[in-house]
Amino acid sequence: MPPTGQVRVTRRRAETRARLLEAAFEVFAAEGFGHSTIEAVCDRAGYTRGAFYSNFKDLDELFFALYDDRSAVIAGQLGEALAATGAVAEAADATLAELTARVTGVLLLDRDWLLVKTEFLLHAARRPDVARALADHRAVLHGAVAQRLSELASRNRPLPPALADADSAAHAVIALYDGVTVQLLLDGDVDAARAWLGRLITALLSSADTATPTEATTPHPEESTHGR
Amino acid sequence: MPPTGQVRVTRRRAETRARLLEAAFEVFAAEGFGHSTIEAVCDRAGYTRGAFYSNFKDLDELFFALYDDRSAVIAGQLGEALAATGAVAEAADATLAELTARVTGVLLLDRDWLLVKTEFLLHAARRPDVARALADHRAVLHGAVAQRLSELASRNRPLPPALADADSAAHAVIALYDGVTVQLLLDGDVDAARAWLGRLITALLSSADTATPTEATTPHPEESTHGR
DNA sequence: CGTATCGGATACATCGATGTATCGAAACGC
DNA sequence: GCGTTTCGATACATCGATGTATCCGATACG
Repeated sequence: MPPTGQVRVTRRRAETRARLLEAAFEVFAAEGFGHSTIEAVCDRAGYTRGAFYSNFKDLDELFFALYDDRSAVIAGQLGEALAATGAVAEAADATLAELTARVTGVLLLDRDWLLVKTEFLLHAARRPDVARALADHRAVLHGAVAQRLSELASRNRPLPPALADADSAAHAVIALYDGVTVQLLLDGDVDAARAWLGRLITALLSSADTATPTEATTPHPEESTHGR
Repeated sequence: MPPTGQVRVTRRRAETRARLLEAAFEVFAAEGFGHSTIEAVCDRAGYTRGAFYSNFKDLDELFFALYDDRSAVIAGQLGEALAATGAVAEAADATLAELTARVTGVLLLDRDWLLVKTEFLLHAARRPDVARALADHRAVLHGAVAQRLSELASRNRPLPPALADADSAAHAVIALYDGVTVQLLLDGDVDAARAWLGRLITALLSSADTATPTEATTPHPEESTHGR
C-alpha cells in the first residue's frame, strides 16, 4: 500500500483493482466473508497477494470498497427503473404493479449479491460507523421510493390511512423487501420471491382507502366491528 | 470427541456443554461466527480447548447445536405467548394489537440473538441440508402463527382479500417481522422496531375489506417449506 | 473406600494465513 | 526509445488457530 498521497491511478492499476473486486464478490458469495482469505480472492482474480496489498490494506477495506461499488450500481439501476416507471402513465393498479415489477426486477436479480449484502449488514451491525454509512445509503433508496410513491399517491392512488405519508409507506415497502429477501436466501426461488413481494406490496398499499369515509382518519384502527 | 456410542451423559458433562454453548452465544454475537475461534469460546466459558474437543467436533457443530438450542427456547416462548393471547377474548382490534405485542415481545427481545440468527441464515443459505432444517423450523413458527390468525379471522376479524388464507397471512407477518429485523440490526432501537412492526402488521391485516375488484388474487408464492 | 472410567488440562506438531521486504518488469512522461 | 516511476510477483518471517496424543484429577459405581 503506497502512502495515500495522490497516486496517479494508471490504467493497469484500475484494471487489477476492478478484477480484484469482482473476484472478491464471487469468493464472498460462495464462501462467506468470514471464511474468505486474501489468497482465495487473489487466486480467483489471477493475481498474487502482492497485487492485493498494493491496492488494499486488508480484507475489511476490500469488503467495504466492494459494497460501496456494487451498491452504487444497484442504486443507479433502481433509480432508472423508478424513473422509467414514472414515464408510464396508466391506470392506478397498472402503475403500482409496474412499479413493484421494476423494483423487484432490479433488486431481486442476484442472489449472490443478497448474500454479500446481508453479510455486510451484519458487519455494519457491529460497527457503529459502518452502520451509519449503510443507513445513509439506505436513506437514499428510501428517498427515491418515497418520492415515487408520493407522486403515485397524489396522482391517482391514495396511500392507505395507516401509512398515510410517503415516508412511512416507503419504509414499509423496504421492510417488505427485506423480509422477502430472507425467505429468498433460504429457498433460492427468485421468481417466487418476486411474485410474493409484488403481492405483499399490493396488499399493503391498497389497504382500506375508498371506504369508511367518516372515521378513516384515525391513526390506529379501532373501528369496523361491522366490516366484512 | 469419544466415539459416539451411547455415552453416559454425566452431570458434569452436561454442565460444561451448557456453559460452552452460552459462551459461544456471547462470542458469536460479539465477534461474529466467522471471526470467532474455538479458543475464544473456551476462554469465555472458563475451559481449555480440551473441554471443547471432548464435546464437539468443530465450531460448525457447536454453531448448529447452539442454534438448535436457542431456537427451541424461542419457539416455546412464542407458543406460550400466542396461547396466552388466545385466552384474552376481547374486541377484534384489541386482540390483534395484543397478538402483535406478544409476538414482538418475545421475538424482538434480544438483539444478540438476532445477530446470531441472521448469521445462521447465511450459513444455511449456502448449505442445502442446513437450509432445509432451518426451513422446517420456520414452518413450525409459521404454523403456530397461521393457526392463531385463522382463529382470529373466524372469530371477529376477517383477513383482507389479498391475503385471504391464514397461511398467506402468516407468511406475510413473518416477512414483516424479518424485514423489521433488518432495520433493527442497523439502528439497534428495539422499542421503535416493536412499535413499527405492530403498525405494519395492523396496516397489512386490516387492509381493504371492500374488495378491489381487479386482480386481487394472484398466483400463490409456493407456501412454506418449499425445498431447494 | 477402592477402583475403573470419564472429562478436561497440558503439551506438541502442523498448517494456513498474514504482512513485509525486495526484486523484476511493465507503463508512463518526455 | 529511454530513464523513471509504479505495479505486481516472489521469498521470507511470523503468528495464530487447529487437532491430536497424552496425562492427571474428578466422579461414579461396586
